[in-house]
Amino acid sequence: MGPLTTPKKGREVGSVDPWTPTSNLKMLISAASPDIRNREKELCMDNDGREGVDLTQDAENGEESEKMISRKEKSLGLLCHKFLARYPDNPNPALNNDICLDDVATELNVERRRIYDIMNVLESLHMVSRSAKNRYTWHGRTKLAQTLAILKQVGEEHKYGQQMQQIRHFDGEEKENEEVVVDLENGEGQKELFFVELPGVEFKAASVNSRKDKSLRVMSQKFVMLFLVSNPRVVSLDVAAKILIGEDQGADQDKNKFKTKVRRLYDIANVLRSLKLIEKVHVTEERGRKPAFEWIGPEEFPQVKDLESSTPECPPKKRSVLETRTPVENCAKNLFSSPGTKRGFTRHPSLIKLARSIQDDRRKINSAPSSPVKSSLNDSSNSDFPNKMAQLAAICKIELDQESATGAEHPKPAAAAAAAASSASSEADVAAATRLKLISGSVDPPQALLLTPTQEPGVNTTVHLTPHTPLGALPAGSVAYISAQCSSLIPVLLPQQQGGGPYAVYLQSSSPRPNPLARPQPTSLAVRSMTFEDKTGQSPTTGQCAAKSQPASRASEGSPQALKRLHPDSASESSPSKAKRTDPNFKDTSPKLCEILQARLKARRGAQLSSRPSPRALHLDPEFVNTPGGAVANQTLEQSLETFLDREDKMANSDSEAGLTPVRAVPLTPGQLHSETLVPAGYLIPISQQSLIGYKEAQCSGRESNKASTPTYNIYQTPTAGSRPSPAQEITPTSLRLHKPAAAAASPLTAQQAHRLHSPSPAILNFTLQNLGLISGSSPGNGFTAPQTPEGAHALASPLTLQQRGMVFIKPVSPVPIQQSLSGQPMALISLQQPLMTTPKGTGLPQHSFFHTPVPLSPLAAMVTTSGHLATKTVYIPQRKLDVATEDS
DNA sequence: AGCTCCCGCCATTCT
DNA sequence: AGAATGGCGGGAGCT
Repeated sequence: MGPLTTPKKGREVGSVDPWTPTSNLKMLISAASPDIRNREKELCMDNDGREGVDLTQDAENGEESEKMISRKEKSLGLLCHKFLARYPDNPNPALNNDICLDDVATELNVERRRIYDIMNVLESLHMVSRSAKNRYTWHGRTKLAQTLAILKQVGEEHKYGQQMQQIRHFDGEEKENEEVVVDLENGEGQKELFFVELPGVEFKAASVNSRKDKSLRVMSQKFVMLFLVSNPRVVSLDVAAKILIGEDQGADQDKNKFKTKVRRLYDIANVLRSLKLIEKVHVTEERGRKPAFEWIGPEEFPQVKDLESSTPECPPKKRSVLETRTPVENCAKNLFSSPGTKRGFTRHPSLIKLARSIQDDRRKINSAPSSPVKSSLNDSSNSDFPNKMAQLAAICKIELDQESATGAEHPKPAAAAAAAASSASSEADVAAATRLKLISGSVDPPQALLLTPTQEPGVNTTVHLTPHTPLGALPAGSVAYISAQCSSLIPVLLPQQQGGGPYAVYLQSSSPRPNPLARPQPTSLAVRSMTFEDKTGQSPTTGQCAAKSQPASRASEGSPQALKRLHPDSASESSPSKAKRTDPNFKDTSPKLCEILQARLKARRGAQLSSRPSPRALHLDPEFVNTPGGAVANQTLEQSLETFLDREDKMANSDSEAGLTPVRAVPLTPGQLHSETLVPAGYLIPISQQSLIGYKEAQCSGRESNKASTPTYNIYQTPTAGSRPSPAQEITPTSLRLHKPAAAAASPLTAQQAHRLHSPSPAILNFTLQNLGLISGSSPGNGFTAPQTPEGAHALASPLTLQQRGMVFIKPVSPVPIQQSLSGQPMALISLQQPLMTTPKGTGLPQHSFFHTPVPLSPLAAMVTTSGHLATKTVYIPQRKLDVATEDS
């Protein structure tokens, strides 16, 4: 440290006279095209590798260069270039691609601080991963495709496309940024994405893990998601900043915040540019020209696309599901947050702090904190749920895929987990089952799982995709373990194409963002035409061309969009979860409860407190979703916690393995909670895999003979995957609420409705199933589906059936069957992926349409159609188009 | 006169 | 306590 910083400073400070000859040289150099300079630098870097080059440069240009040329030469982008030049794009994994921060800083002759910036962005793309203090492992672009695929999926789930459109509209309509921002915030508090991880890569160091949710990394991922989700792959800085602000923090958005966010975006953009993933462009709107960036990276994404493309129906379904759930989430959120804007402030600042303090305690205990604040913010609502749902669904899909891939491997762990779960939390399972029933009507294990995530109170959903690696690195499909999504954390395992570990995605469900949308958006937005100008003069990719050439089309689309927008807005406004929020009391109580619970947990666990890196796991946030009967709920929570603790005790944790999986959440027994479940909106209560399994089992057993399979599920207690929150509990209640309002039927029928609502999830399921091979979606090799549930095939056609499918699918989920079916290829994941990959490419166009539609879906659609599925569907369609259009615009 | 965004203070979070 | 990280925003360089 000392040397690096000191020397640097010294150099800089001491160095230079601007007027020295060198300075002139530097000036000349700077005058030269940046590209040339960069190339030169790169060459030097390549050659020397390190200091030699740098030194030479420094020595030569030396002091002066620093000052004169400095600004440009010191840019993060250039620095990143230098950095990248030192490592191969596709390093041999077998080799030890170790990166020492100190060395890099020294070699590049830059402050450490700058290296952190670069590493954070690279880490967000999984191009590097921290291996320890001061150490990173270089992955290059090895995992880039996979990461992008996941980010895209998550982004879609997050409804980023819609958000972007909305923001654009707002901006157009409203001149006041602040207002817009506020709206966004209020509405957006939604779910936050924490961090999308790949299985083996992620956190090897506990310390590292704890900071996963840091802003730059997360921001970077979100930023990338925006590109992947938008039709013309162009994202303007202001829109990105607004979206990111909304997610991060509801309340404070000020000009200052915006400025800060923009600064960060520039930082990130510079790194992404050096990676050649994006390019600077300008977008011209009615108002004027604004800086923007265009995606010039890969457009095709393996698994994700396949999933989506394979099941065209899915999007709508998903939407419906999302919608349904959304309301629930809203409710949860509402509880937390106070109505209106206040939530934001309340949540973030105070809540966050509280959460943190609590988290600290929890950490000791093993809890993983999520920031409840955000969730609480979401009062608005409905949208939140959908969003969360979407995210969850996406995650679930991924997980399922992974699971299918992992198949055989999982069984063992699954069995263990199941056993543990059963022993530890038979009660919980039952409760879970009931919950599921309540939520989905029929109990579909898969659905339940999916739902759970969405269930997250909405406050903050954290989706965690943790690698199952705990066991070691499970090659390909290690365990697809879906953490219960009850609370905010939802661990999702993604199959790795390359065979790495699965990805873990951390999603914080923040408050719903519908609000921003909620504003009446004039059609004018739709009308707006955006022109892309290439600053660099580089022609945009085809996408851009299309955009440019098709302004008219955009405009046309825009109008519809506007209409759609209006709908959503109205819905969102009405949504209002605000009304639901009524529970200020709960808010107050919830925290207390949390504390109490935590204290108890600590007491019990005592020494056990493992050092779990993951902070989030346990958080019980104040935001419990309460339904009627809060007091009861509290008790139930406590009980659940106790049971959870017991379970944990029983379970021999291999936390140490992967390094700490935060996930280990303390599962709350959902079952008990059901009617009045306390939903930790803000915090994700990790449901142990066991619990999940338990759910599955229960469901399966009741419904089908999948039981056997269920046992197979691995429960990786692994620290990461390990504990699964029992979001289901929480979720259930919320979902129920939502359903009622939306579907309107509280009666038994609700189950069906719920299924319908879940439909989106079914879509996800379909994807996953397909991937797994359970279902014969795009790929025929799903002999499995038939065995497991012949219905599944039929179901595919109809949404309702989907639900059933989901159920069925779930059963299939058991790794064993899948693997068998896949027997041709041991690696289920691989087989699946390949087909998917090819398929998407073949149907490039369709895919695009797909993506677009989905995006808009989640939030707005949900908002719009609270009531009927059919209605929602119809609405959706238009919305989709609109959304797309808006994006284009 | 903005747009960019470098620099480094200082709060956090590990060790 | 000290080191490692990284949030954040002032303010300067570049257009």
